[in-house]
Amino acid sequence: MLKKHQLYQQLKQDIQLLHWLPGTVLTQQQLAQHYGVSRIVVRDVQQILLNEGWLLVHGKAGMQVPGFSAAEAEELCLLRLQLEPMALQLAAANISFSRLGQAEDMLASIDAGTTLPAYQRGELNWQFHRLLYQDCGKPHLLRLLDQLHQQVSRYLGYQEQALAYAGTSAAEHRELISLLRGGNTSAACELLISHISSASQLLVQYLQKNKAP
Amino acid sequence: MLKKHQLYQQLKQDIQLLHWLPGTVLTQQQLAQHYGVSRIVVRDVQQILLNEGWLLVHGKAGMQVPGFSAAEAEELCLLRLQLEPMALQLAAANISFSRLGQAEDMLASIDAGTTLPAYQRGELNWQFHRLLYQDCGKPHLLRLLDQLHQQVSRYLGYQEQALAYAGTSAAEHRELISLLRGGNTSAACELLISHISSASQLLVQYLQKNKAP
DNA sequence: TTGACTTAAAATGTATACATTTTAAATTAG
DNA sequence: CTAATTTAAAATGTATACATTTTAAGTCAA
Repeated sequence: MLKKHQLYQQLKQDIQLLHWLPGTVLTQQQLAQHYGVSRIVVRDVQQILLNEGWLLVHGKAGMQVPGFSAAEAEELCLLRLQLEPMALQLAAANISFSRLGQAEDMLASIDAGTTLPAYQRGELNWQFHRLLYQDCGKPHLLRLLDQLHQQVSRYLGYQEQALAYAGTSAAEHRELISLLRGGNTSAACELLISHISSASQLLVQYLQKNKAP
Repeated sequence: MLKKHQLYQQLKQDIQLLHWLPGTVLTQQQLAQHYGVSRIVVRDVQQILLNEGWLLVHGKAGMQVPGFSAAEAEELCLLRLQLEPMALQLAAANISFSRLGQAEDMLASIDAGTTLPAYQRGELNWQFHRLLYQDCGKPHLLRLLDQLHQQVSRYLGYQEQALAYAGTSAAEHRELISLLRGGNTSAACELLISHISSASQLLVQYLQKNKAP
């Protein structure tokens, strides 16, 4: 029988896999029955997924699977673009060589993981970025960025996760490390900005072409 | 008997009033008994207050009333400073005269409410700012700003809410309106930046002097 | 005394049962 | 036929009871 955290992961994944289509209204009872858990557990998980943007309130009963819009994706990217460079700039002052080493290990994992499913590579890609921000000393900012990443990842679904690093060559990643190691913070930030910008444009353009989902 | 939303407000207020001191660990049973509700209700409210920053997880059992630090306040203000001007700039392009009128009405309410308790004036003050951002067309950004405001308001407690607009004369507020009405967006944004900056500095300095709470 | 182990108490997680609210279909008056 | 009202079904809110986990006090050996 599923427990709370398992249901959380399962339901989130099912939404990402479009097993529950956008617009669908999910009731507590429906979910409790479908996943074989008590409504209490469903309530807890619904509340969490609501805060993370995987569900929307739907009137006074039930929660709705959110749809996709280019406008929303653009907004999320705009926020990333506003906040991530700030995080990098703050972190750059405190970053250690061991942290840079961790980040390089992460890059190696990405390179080694060519056989991994797209969504896992996307997750590793975020972990790489996350390490660069880690030392910014601003826990609220980091939490915010994690949330933003999560909401963007909903847009990337399972297949299109590749978009997350389509514009980002491994060379760019290593250039970032190199600039940080050399203490060239401003150049690193500018590179980051251009990276996020191009990834954002790819995503938004993709959504504008495929208006359906 | 209290219901969910009532408990939410009551508990939040009690934290703000320091009825529950920072560092206190609140268990579900304790709260259920104290407020005369079932643990289920307490769980729901705890989850919400956790997301809003009014409670912190404490190990594996109980939740802790968070303390105060100048560093955290500074971080929250930094985020506001990064995001609010952006919201204003985006909103300025869409803002209508009727919206500006609403904002002016809000200013009148503030002026008229000299007898109101400080925390209510602080809330009105935020509502004024909120109206200026309303038309930015970025729901996630607005939600984020609401959350930030809430977390800052925790710092202001009940008495010190005055700090929220100590640096902001009514004249400054009206200058903002005037600039927006004239379409002078960049000047409005700069004024906003200097306003948030000075309010932030007041708060942080206050916290650094009174290190105790 | 210290430190690991045992064990009882207390806290949370989960399920079930009941109460209230909401939804929507069915009925009826106009 | 429309629209308002009634009413039954279904969904959520809330309470209580049980199961599991966590905490911490207590015991005992080194």
